[in-house]
Amino acid sequence: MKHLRYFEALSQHGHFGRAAEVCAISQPALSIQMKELEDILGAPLIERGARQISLTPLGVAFALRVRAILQGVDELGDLVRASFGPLAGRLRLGVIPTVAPYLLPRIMQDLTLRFPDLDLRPREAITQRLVEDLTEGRLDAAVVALPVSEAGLTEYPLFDEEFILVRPKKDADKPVPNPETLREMRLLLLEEGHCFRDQAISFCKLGSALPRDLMEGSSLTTLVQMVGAGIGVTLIPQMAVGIETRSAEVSVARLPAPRPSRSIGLVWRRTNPLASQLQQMAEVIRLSARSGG
Amino acid sequence: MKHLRYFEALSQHGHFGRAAEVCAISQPALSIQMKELEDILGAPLIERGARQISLTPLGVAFALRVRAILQGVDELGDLVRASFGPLAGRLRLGVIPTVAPYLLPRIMQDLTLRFPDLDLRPREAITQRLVEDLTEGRLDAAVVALPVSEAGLTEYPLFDEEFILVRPKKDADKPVPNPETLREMRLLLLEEGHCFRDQAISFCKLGSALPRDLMEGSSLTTLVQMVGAGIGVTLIPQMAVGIETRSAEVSVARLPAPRPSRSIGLVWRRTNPLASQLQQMAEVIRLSARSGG
DNA sequence: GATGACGATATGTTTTTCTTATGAAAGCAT
DNA sequence: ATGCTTTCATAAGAAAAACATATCGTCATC
Repeated sequence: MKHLRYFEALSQHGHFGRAAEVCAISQPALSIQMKELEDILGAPLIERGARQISLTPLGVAFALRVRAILQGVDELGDLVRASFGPLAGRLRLGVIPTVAPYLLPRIMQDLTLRFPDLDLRPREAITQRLVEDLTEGRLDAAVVALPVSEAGLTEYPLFDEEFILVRPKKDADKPVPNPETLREMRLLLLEEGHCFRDQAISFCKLGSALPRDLMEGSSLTTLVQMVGAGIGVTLIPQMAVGIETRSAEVSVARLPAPRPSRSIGLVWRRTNPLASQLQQMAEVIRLSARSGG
Repeated sequence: MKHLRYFEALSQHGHFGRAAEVCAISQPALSIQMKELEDILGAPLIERGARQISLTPLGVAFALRVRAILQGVDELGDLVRASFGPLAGRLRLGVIPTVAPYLLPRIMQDLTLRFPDLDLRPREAITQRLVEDLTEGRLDAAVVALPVSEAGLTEYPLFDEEFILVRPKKDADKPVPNPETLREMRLLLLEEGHCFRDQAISFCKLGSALPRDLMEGSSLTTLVQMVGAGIGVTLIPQMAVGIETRSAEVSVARLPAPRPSRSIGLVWRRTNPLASQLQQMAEVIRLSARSGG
């Protein structure tokens, strides 16, 4: 059975030495175990190249199933934790970058208060990455924009929030633009991969034809500061307004209906035994978000 | 990891001694492993009664997941077999009783011819039992009447066959009854649990209100012999006609439209890696059935 | 043709797992 | 109650598995 753990590591790293290190065993030990596994099965899983190894077609299919099995085994631990009642122990929580700085401090506090034995391990990454980490068992739950529509993930809505227009302070008295006029302005967006970028694009109906003089920033802070410098305008989520606009020469304005907004939610693996505990956690997060936002 | 195998056996047998025997280890070994498992998890799984043991609520949930995991592990072996190409090795095939005696001899022959390395292990049981054995991994595939509509099972249609009326020889020249008149006759049926019984009942629109003078037999052979003795009439599937009516003083007749029929198919676990091989097997079975029936 | 990276093999040691023997608790019958 | 039986837990030594260190073989690269 250790065979499976080791094989999984090897399939991930494609390198005996590194895989062995991850497994905390020596390279020869891993070599022997893999040989044994192949002997037991009666078929080769690994293509030993001189310079690097790869998996046989069977090995690839095998690795896929092994991953699912090991995930099931890992979840057994969560099952036991769930039986202890209140949420406790390590919980790896992913948060998208356009939510993390505004929400995390609050929920860290509230969750620690509500679940004293909880050891929260937050991680910030874009949705795509979070979903991947979730499905492969490197995360227990994640705060993302809904829907993610990933098979195997349960979505739990937390709250909706509007997108707010941020423009240079001097424009404060100008009329609020509608999506069409917004499209003509120099719109600052997050770089690719951020779901918030895609939502902003979709609101402005820019489609794939992005204007040439669009600029990209790697964080909302960057965007707002650039707006303050008069470079263009941008959209930020309601939740970010308080923090981001305090330190910049900008003015904010609600957009006319149909007001753009996004839905933030908590997601987790459907099979996670901690599901009911995660729902409790979601309720706490919802209250946190409401009270401050 | 052996922990899981042992725990599974224990959860099935509810008895250390017997479970240990199944696992081919001594009772103390099992005791120690279970203790270890509980220590690792940090929670009790087993309720040690003086006279008998039972599982804690956590233990029950745990056993459920463990079963799924072990099934996944077992399927790894099938995955390797599938990679060898043609169907080979042990294959546990379930067949319902109203099909087995007529179809099995033929398909055993044809399959052995077509897949020389196949070690076919047929088993006869009612649908309910076959489905249970399938989902729990004690069978690889089963021939049953469709649909079974069980989540997790793939259904593959083989052929349809009509139900044929069997009545005493002296009735041969009487008009063929329709479902309504059939309902008034003494209808011999299989005992409860056989899907063929339910299909016959449904055809005659008997509902749950079974006539009092209905008789039950445990096999089609019994039913036909009883018909031969003038006790009543019965329905049998087309495929059984040749064999069953040769040795009885009965006459057979096709029923008027809407002709009753059933659909026979092969089913297997959706996750079974041998799926494509099983499809090949299904095609062979289909030909077998056609050539003789 | 020397070098370096990488995996396989060899051998002895440590760790784990197992068996046999024995003990303790609880139902059951006399 | 007292002895008997069933059933699981514990103890100690034996067998098996897994491991680390040292070493070798192979192949790409320079």
